[in-house]
Amino acid sequence: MRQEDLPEIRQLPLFRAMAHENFEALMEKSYAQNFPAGLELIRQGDPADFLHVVLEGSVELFASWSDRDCTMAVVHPVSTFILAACIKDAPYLMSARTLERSRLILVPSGDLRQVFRGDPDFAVSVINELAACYRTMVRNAKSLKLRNSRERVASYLLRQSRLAGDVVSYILPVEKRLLASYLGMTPENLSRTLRMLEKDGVKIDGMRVIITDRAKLTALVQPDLLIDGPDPDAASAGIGLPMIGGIPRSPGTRRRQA
Amino acid sequence: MRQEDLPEIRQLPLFRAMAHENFEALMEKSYAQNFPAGLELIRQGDPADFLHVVLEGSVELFASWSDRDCTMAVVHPVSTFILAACIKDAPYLMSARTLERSRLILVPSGDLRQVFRGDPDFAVSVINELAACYRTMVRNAKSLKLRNSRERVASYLLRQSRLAGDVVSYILPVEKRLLASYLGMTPENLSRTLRMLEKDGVKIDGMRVIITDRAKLTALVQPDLLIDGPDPDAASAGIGLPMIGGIPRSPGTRRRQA
DNA sequence: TTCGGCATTTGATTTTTATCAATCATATAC
DNA sequence: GTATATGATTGATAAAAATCAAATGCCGAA
Repeated sequence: MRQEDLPEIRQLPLFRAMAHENFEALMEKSYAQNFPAGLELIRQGDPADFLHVVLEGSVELFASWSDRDCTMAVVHPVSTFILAACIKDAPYLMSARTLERSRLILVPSGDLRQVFRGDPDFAVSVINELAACYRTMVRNAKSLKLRNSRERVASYLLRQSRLAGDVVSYILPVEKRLLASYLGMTPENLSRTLRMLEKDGVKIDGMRVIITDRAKLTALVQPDLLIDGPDPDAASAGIGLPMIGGIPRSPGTRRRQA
Repeated sequence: MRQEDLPEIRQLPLFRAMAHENFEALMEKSYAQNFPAGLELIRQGDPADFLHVVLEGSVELFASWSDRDCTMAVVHPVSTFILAACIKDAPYLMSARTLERSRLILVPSGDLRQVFRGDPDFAVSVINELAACYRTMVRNAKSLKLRNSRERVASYLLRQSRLAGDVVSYILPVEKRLLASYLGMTPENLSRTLRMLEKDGVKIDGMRVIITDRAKLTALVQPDLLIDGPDPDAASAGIGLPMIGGIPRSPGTRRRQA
């Protein structure tokens, strides 16, 4: 564990409020490690031995079933992931792999559980972090169930622009096949959808996104605070692919009843 | 607030561990109320003023966007819902309506937040509840993204059988159009899918489900602990429609890479 | 620089799923 | 009991999205 890592971890919402000595003790038990790109850090189903903190690089959370898998989120620095499994001392529900060379902190989940039982301020931080994660997940599920793929893509593009500070142009933070999986569609479908959206106010050139007509795109997307955020507080930022600097209904939805 | 309601609330995982006087104080501020069927209890976007506890009846959590809406979960007694919004003092992400005549407890979220700040045992309970809710949501998202509609239906039918004690036959706990929306499909599609599944070991007669060939159905479903549960601990039971007593890939999945 | 691998794109096609319309069933109100 | 509303089913069609196959473009290694 490098001493210069500590302040960065300490300022995380999750660790910011806890007692000094508890933070020290927890970090004492933890260790930092560098991993190469493409390494599987966690396999779903394994016991949750460590809370992970991304200091540098990025990590993909993905899920597998039968012979398929899909991207659930991408975690950027500085954020934690798989807190819930650690809290419950239950098997991980998702796997994790590095997308690039990454530096992580591993906090033993047993120590974590022990500390929040004795540190009310830390307990409150854990509560806030979990609530934020939960709400992120709900937003995600809403987007999947209420929007079709074109709407998900368009809202994603607009949201990224906002997160980067309402910029007109930005670079996609992840490769497209991963984005496709995150958005619940195939790479081919994403590619075609991006092409189709050029008439709706956004142009894609390789990894670069250019908002050519924000008003038009916004009208199409109908961004919704309760899906696209931002949440008034932004505890669990860093999760869900953020960080860059007359349409058919989607499956399982029904017309609103009066 | 009826005195006879208190023990039932007290035994909930969320309230079980807290200090006696805190429980008393919290209940003092809360009130019970009966609602008719079909009443909208909560509208998404509203400030989270109350934690809700279902004592009798059932409540649908649903989400709306544009002119569509979809069922996110159904809550049965005795369970709480929308804890996360109350914790964060943020707008509800979901709406709620009674499905039948229901009796609820409303706990003011301000008092709730105040209490868990001063009661470590309660804080731990909140942490566990939120972690359980989060994991339920992750399972949900995994099912939506990794499975196609036939697989979602089949796994749902099998899971309900398990929850009822591995029974061969049971009654669907909700009407089919709601189930369809919960599973992310149209009622027509659900109807057809149920019919198709008759060759795979399950027969549907009205609201009654009969497992005719459990082995066959199980082989089709490939039930997965990390999607279908059960979670080792069952804190947030009652949510997600439980309580009853060579197939194409689904959207956005990709073949597993080696 | 060339090569090889991989992501992306494009096209053709199939499968899945939604939509629309109509009928049937069931339950409730009168 | 009959009428009516609502949910469920069925059939025909259309749209969305996946699949398969091939071409293109890009990047890093040799």
